[in-house]
Amino acid sequence: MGKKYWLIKSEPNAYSIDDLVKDKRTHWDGVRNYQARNFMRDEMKTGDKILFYHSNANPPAVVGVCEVVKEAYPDFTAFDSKDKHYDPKSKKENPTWMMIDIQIIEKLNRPVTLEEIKQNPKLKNMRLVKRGNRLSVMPIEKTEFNEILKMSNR
DNA sequence: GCCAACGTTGGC
DNA sequence: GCCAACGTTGGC
Repeated sequence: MGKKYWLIKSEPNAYSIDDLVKDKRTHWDGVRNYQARNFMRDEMKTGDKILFYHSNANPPAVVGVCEVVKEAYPDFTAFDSKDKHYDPKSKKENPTWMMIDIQIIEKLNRPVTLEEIKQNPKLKNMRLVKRGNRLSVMPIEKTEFNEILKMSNR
């Protein structure tokens, strides 16, 4: 039951690390990609560590660390016709989409930019730097997690 | 704002 | 089941 490590993306316009610092804890709703859903539903466990990444940002960067505090349960925003992430195909009896709860651990002293990550040979296998990757929830290695934390303290 | 990469949809 | 059309993501 080894702890797993993850990276999740968020557009800071929609929900930033500062929002998470303010809220302390939030539900990670709105994921509408099956692969990302499967990671949340099947593999993300309480206590797993997560890098929080700002996408569509200037610059795009890892900006914080958080952890899973509640394992997968139905994403209720899919049931709400007024919600941006409404999905009429997801039924309450058999929900298509799931979410988890996360809690802040820390905002990084210094963001670790995508550019720096690309330049670090130790991080060349991360999905984040692979061509065309658009997954908003992805697994990472413990060594990669630790390396990025190290970079933020440089 | 552009556009490549990718996922989803729907006609056939 | 194929695949063109379309929508979205996300770096630049």
